[in-house]
Amino acid sequence: MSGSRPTIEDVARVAGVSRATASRVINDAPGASDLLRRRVTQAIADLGYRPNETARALASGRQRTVDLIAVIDNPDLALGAHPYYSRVLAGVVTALETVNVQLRIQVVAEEDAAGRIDTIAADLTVGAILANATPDLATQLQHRSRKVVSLVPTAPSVPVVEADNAGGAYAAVRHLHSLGRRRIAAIHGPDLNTCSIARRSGYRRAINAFKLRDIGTAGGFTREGGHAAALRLLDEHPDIDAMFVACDLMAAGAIQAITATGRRVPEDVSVIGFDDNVVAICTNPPLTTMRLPTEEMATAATRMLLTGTVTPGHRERFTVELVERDSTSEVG
Amino acid sequence: MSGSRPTIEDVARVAGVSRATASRVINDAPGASDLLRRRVTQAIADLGYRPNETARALASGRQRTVDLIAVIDNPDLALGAHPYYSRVLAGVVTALETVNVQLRIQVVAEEDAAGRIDTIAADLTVGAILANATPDLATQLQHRSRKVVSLVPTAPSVPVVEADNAGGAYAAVRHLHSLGRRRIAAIHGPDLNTCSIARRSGYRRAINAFKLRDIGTAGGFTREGGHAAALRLLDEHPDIDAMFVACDLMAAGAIQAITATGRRVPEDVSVIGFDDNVVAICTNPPLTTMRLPTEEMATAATRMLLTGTVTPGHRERFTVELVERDSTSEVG
DNA sequence: GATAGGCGCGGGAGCGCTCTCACGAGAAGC
DNA sequence: GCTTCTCGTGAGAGCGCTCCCGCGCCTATC
Repeated sequence: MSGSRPTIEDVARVAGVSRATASRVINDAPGASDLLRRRVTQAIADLGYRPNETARALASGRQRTVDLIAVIDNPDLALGAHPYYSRVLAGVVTALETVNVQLRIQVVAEEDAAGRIDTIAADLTVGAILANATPDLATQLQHRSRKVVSLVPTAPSVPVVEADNAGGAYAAVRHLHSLGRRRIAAIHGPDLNTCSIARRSGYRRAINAFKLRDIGTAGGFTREGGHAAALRLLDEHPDIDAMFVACDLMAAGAIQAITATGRRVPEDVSVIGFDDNVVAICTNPPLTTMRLPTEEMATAATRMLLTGTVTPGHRERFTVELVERDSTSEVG
Repeated sequence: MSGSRPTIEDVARVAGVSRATASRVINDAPGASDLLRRRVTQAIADLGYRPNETARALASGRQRTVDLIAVIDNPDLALGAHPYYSRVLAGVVTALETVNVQLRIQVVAEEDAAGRIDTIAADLTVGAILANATPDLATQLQHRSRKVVSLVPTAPSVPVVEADNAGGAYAAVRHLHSLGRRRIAAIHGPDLNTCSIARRSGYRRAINAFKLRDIGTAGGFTREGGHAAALRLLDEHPDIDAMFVACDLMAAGAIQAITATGRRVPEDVSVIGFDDNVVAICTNPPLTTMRLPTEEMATAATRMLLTGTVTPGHRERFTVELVERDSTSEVG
């Protein structure tokens, strides 16, 4: 009657049934006759009733919420500055579109992660998706009996939906090799980052397979780092004719550096990146890169949580595919 | 005693006080003596107690949650593809870092928005931040007695934290003019987008003030649109010596198009963008652009919600500043 | 026709917390 | 010494829902 939101009690009263029966209908639970089911459905429609999710969560002891936990390990590559997290978010949102589950975001700096475990693990939710988590955080959250899926390999017991970073890096070098490039340098990511490590090992495997020279330096996954790394490489090895760059952001910096030395991309130095995010279409020339299916991975991880099919140690691996644009070409 | 989480009842029992007193201490409410306050604090520490936020929300009728509502009006510029949303997210997270308020994300396609109002407005939260909302959605949410702040102008009654888009566009053209550029074309955004409209009006005002010719076309806020628009402009007006581009993504496409016609950026055609997101540092050459203080705006909007200082019709305007990089230069 | 089994339904006890209200003790005023 | 006021404290009633349990009816079985 009042202006406040109708409750299940109102629905029951209008339908002439008990609260329990109304609840059965609302939750599609068995034990209600078709007749009452129709009456309740009608009452819900008439009143414009929507269940109070908070009360549901309290009474049932489980929340219809998925957590996306983003661990920021480098302030320069935080949320606002890095396209990775928005792709993850997009993927999670896709999986959540059709189900009545809410999305909660928790962003935590790597150094604060340990101290904030309590807060992060506070509520009993459907589960948590870990973007870029450390093994420590991942295992601790898992031990708090939380359903957890990581998007990068952490500890062996933590379920993971990962990309074939090593295979992708190998394929990148193979592509450059197939174009006739023979002096293929690499700009790697941070030494401790698991994705970075896998990409480096894929590069090395390819270098060995094709009997090329291993020329590499680190770029820290930032544009500035990629820029500086490319200048170093060109200075020390002026005859480089291709670069494998472990992420698009660094590749953007590398292209700028290469053209600044008077060389042409792709003719003099071909560049191949890794990620295929928004940056890849914005470089000049547009970047040939290895596409990380980040959205698809995040969607898959979320679905695992929703269907409850996460088991300790579960691994799912997505392939990384070549996307050809204009930063690579055959040697003239 | 059991393995389950301690409740306020446990705290009260251990401290030898009532549940009410324990609650007072937990919520820093007045009406508890220092002695009992210490006893309760100690009990909380001993038990490792953390309040159940769900129960709190149900009992108090308000949730310690802020909603970030992202309306996607163009599938090509969705979450994963556009750096805007991640900057907003970063800004909101900053404001939420020090307070115990959770962040919930709701992403909704523009065409679904009307039908999903119920879901969006479902719970009584601290408030909602609207990224890119339509006037309809904004007013409807506001009428449901929700605290709402928009990041773009919507309806007059809806509080807004906006950027001085018109002023920024004016300043961009003024900068090009001060570099000696006199044939300054524009690539505008979508006709219906409020930001886009403001930027276009700022451009026109400047064009009139400096007695230049108004040459403009639409680019739809996408890289592809910017690319195509630049080609059209150069084809119809080959003597253009500068471009004001209403967003960085389009500017990236424009730079690619300009160099593809054999012209040099910035010497032959200077380009100035708008936004200053990650794309701006990745173009080649790096993009001179008008910095939209998106993070700061989102932080301010969130703080308004947290402090409860949102009043209908409230407007806050942030200035847009020039960031000089290498895509603009004086006429040779 | 008596007993057993199945099933639709409602009663009622909680989930963990907040918040109002009443109570009692001590301080202050006459 | 009485009333009045203040203030710390606890009892208890919810918030809106879920879910267990038990009742009563109907059908099946001998």
